[in-house]
Amino acid sequence: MDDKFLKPYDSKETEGAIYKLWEDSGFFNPDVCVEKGITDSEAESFSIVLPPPNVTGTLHVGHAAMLAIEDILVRFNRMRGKRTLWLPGTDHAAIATQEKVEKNIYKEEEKTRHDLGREVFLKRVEDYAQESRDTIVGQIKRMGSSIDWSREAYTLDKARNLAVRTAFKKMYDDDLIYRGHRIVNWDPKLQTTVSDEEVEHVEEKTTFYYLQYGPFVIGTARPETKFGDKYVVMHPNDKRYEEYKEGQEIELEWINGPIKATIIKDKAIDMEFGTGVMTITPWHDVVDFEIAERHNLDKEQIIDYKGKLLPIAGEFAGQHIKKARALIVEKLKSKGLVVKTDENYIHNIATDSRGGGVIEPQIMMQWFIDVNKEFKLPYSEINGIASGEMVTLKKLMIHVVENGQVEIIPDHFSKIYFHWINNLRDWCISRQIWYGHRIPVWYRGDETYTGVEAPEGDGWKQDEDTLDTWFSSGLWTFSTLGWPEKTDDLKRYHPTDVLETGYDILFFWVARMILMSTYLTGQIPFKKVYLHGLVRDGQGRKMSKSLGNIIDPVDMSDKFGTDAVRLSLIVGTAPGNDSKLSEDKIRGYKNFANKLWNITRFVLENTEEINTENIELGAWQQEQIKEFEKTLEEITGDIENYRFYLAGEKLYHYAWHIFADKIIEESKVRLNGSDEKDKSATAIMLQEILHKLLKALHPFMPFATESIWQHLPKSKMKGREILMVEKWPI
RNA sequence: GGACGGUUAGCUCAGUUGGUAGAGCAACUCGUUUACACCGAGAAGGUCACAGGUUCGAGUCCUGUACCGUCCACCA
Repeated sequence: MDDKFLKPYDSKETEGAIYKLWEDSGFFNPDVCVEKGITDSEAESFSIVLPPPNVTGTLHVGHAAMLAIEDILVRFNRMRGKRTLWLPGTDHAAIATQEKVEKNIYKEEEKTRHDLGREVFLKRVEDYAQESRDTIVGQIKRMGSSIDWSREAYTLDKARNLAVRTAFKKMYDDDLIYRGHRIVNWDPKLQTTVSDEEVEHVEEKTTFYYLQYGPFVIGTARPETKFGDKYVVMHPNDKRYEEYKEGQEIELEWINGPIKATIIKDKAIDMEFGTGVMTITPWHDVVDFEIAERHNLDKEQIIDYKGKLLPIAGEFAGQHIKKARALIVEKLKSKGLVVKTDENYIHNIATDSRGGGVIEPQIMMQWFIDVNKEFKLPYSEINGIASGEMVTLKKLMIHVVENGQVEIIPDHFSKIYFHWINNLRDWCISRQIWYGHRIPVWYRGDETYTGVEAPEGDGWKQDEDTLDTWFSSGLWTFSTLGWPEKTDDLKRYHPTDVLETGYDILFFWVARMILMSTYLTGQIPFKKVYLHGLVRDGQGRKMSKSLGNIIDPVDMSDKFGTDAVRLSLIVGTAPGNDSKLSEDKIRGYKNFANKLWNITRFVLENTEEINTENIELGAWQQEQIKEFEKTLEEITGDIENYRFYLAGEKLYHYAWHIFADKIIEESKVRLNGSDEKDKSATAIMLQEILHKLLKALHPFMPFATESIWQHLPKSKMKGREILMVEKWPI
């Protein structure tokens, strides 16, 4: 027996060397597995893409959970003989990364991106992204991920940029991308638009004002937007206002003097709310915008892109809306127009979840993806939709989930998904930031050119805007496999088998991937979506810097070993549910790694000297092996059905409380007995169960099992040199 | 306002098609000269949130209620 087993299992000493062993073997790459005869060249493939972590920082424990689940899937399928690809990468996270680098530069040099200029600034962001990428890759390796580094991608590298330009051009030609004046979410702080999904509604207590507006009383929480209000709207069935007719004009005294207001009747008005009458500000409110569109009303901009009032505000022009509100209220009061105030009004304010600015809706010229437009899908492998059939993007997104071609786990998220799509509006994809894929459109005078490559000739100027980061992420399952080229990888590994990601990006990412993939490739992007929950602290609180309760996965790996961290993130964690993590839990699994180590020690010490040639097993030994195989079958089924928490727990229970506590204890008696045949049979049984147990545990705790495997006496080993590519034991 | 979850042992959670309630951790008792104290043996601990219903039988299915959580939403 190797002397190593005389001391407790030391994860720190072994993990680095084990990862190097795997990496050097080349077996993370499925092509190498085929070349070296590990995987059958005709084998079915199994592929997943890594949800690319943002290059804004370092990995957190949520990433560690994701990596653990994906690595289990990958190792399991590899051991089952499938041609298994796990493809890594990182995400440029446009706004988030730019924002972070801008902050750093301002802190260090008090310069803005405009001081540096586009080119210099982008170089700085690239440097930052590269550094962050290196850190992240190191962390992914620390977690034991058996991922194919030879295929690593970046959402903003050359190959992905070609995919983005190709996708844009195609959508543009199909009229699915259009440019137009529409109301968008404008972040005055970051000076860019953001998508509807990025807007976060936060409740805030504020004052609600009831204002005299001619014969009416209107309510508002934002008096500073009311300057341009020249339409007064009520429900057509509201009996209280029967005497007022649509289109009727009334003269009234308003903030800056007398104005003429027009009566509008619209069913969007809630008769129960306030007085049942409101004025509208179409330029800065989505509902108002839609009312104005329906009745063909004028729209006027009141607030500029920095949040300051425009000349329409008269004496208040040039003031920031935050400061102006109180002054405007004062003036309204002095004119006797404030009827009543409610100081405890709870108002939903829209903020940008990326940077925290308060969103000011604005009507702007922007690029959009039309989700309702009918078009002809040229090629389809989608069940129930034929090549050449007329569809919409919305229809594609709903269809593939509805018919089960894409299965969401847990199932109830499908309902949330449908609900979201049914309320989906056109996706604003242009951003006024620099870090990202530049929109592949060029202008010259009145001419516009859209293409994969820049147009020939002089005087063309490319659109200044970049694309929403999720546009390129949406292409991730196939852009990483070589699309738009028709590569072998694409043919072999797409659609991917599983997408494993957090439920928090179901809309941002999962839905967008389904949209892009079905449209551009005619294939679903993945067969299953496995959604994991949030990892919270031991008390169920969200981990955050301000609470100081962040558990760093690398720290925990140093302290307890990566296997312990992985198991603690798997067991007790059902898909779609948030889970709790504490150091105590991790410690428990560190003990388990050591238990396994000592189980091995016992088996080696007590079977080495025993003859195991040509021995038939007795009834008891056969029974133990049969029982174990039954358990293994159950566990295999659990993994196949994405119940990793059950599989992990069952293996833990079997190893500790059946194999160690029962079988080994009973074996002690037999090994000390006088029946030589029974001794040999027991030794064989112990070895066999141990070997199978190591294989079955390998996806869950790869380091400890591989480390043990490497120290088993070579003379008695029948299998392969590296446990990672051994065959699954059942 | 709408939708989706959850409520099972002190804590964290399992409980797959309805058939006498399970695991880990913690707490309790006992045990240490050889696999492991990063250990073993043993015992204790639950009206399965509540109220109805279906059934021979309900933690599991149906209806309603309460509380907790999450997401979505254009109530000025």
